[in-house]
Amino acid sequence: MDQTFGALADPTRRAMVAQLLTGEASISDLAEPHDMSLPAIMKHVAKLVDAGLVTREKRGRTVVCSLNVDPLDQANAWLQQNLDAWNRRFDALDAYLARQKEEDR
Amino acid sequence: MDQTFGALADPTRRAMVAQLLTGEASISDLAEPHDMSLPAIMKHVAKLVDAGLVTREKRGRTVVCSLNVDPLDQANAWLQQNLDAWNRRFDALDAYLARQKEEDR
DNA sequence: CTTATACTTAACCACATGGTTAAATCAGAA
DNA sequence: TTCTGATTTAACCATGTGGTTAAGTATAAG
Repeated sequence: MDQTFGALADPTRRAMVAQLLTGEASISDLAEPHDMSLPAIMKHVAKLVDAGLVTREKRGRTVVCSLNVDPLDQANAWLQQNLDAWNRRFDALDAYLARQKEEDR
Repeated sequence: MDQTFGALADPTRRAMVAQLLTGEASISDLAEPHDMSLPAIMKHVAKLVDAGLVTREKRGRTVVCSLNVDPLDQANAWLQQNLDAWNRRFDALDAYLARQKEEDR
């Protein structure tokens, strides 16, 4: 979870995730949209790999990267769970206020 | 977005968010579950504040912190959007494979 | 007025992050 | 084999992160 959220905390890496959403990409494909040196790109990719979001496969002299959405799913689940709890809290508050209003009559 | 995901990339801070989900809490309330010095706690809270996830209000000599879920909502939206795109991609692939199978007859 | 409580600030530390340039490897093409 | 393109490694740099201890400030309570 730490690594997943950490990986998503950078715009370059979020862009890479979005790019990989449309299909596989080589390292240089991933580098192309970003005005940045190759080594810098490599480090970003490495973080995505460490977070389990990306898998690398060496094909000839190029490396093909593809997305694994499982960590995204988990992160999403955490957020959803918390937002749900938040909403339940306010639903309970609303119910309480409605009951109070009823008693005022 | 960077700051939101960055804030969530630490277990201590995620625990704080979860705690604040149940209602307001003072700095020492937030510190209590964690075996950590007050200054360390302060830094975590500061990050949550910077990310817009938490608001602080000084009440007497204590500071009351409360949660703001808007950034969580945005983060959730980003993830959901990406997961949706991913699923559409596979739906399209499934449809294609079904069509192929049809043509094989 | 003094003291205890709640928080803050300052100063420091080791290590991580996000970037660079320059040089090295590795595999396909000529 | 030699050239070329794709990636990698090494070394370096500035800044950020996550923690510490020690000392400071501010406010409620005695």
